[in-house]
Amino acid sequence: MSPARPAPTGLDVVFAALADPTRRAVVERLRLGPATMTELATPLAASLPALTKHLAVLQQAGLVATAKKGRQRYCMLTAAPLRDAAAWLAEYGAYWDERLDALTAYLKENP
Amino acid sequence: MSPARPAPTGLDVVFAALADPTRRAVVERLRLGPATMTELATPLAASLPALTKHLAVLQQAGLVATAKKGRQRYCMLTAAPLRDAAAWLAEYGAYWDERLDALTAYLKENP
DNA sequence: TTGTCACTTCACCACTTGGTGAAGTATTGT
DNA sequence: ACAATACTTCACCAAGTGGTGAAGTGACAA
Repeated sequence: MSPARPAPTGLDVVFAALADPTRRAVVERLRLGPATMTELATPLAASLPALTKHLAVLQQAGLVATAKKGRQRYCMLTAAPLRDAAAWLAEYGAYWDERLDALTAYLKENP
Repeated sequence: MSPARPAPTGLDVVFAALADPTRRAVVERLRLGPATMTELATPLAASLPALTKHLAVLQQAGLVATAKKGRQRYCMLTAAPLRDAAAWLAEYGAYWDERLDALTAYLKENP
């Protein structure tokens, strides 16, 4: 039998989606407002088939929503899952701050 | 010639490292303090060869540092790259907050 | 109606990932 | 000296990823 990995959680797909530079570029572009597929593809020098796949990944992760208008497809940010990811990371920001504080305190006493 | 993808950046490898639940579990465990490989592997029900690979990914991403002591290998968090990732996400947190504010303001005026 | 435009889908490819079992390497305890 | 411990490395595998070119689909324009 195959090793039966656990089903991917929300954080899994969100982080995986953000691991690709093209997809992060799409998200960054989408922060300026909605865009069609070609509007996204052109400045990234990405082919339309490639972008279609990336969009599917982002949509699967819940990071973008799309709406067909005529023969164009408008994509827009739905940043909610980013907040989950940010929340996960925020805990480690706090951890790191503690460590930094401990280090500076140590250096203060041991110059 | 192969399509020549761009070399992975810091954010690439950090997000990719965090996309795996086993690796996130390692990071979470490491928040409680340093641990050896077997101490990490046992509660995760992961084999040592598998964990060695995961550790390499985390180390590559700069998330974990290790030190050999005798025949044991102590692993500890070096959360600095998490801050970069958190900073990237924080901008979208702000974006999302703006949108939420805009939505609540809209609902206030159009009840 | 006949193109053209904006995608989407398909079949395929090279490469990577996450896992395995088995063998190898130091280090440590008896 | 010998065996156990704590990994590491190796060869391999199945599945997934990111890309391609070519063909297909539906909306709009001439």
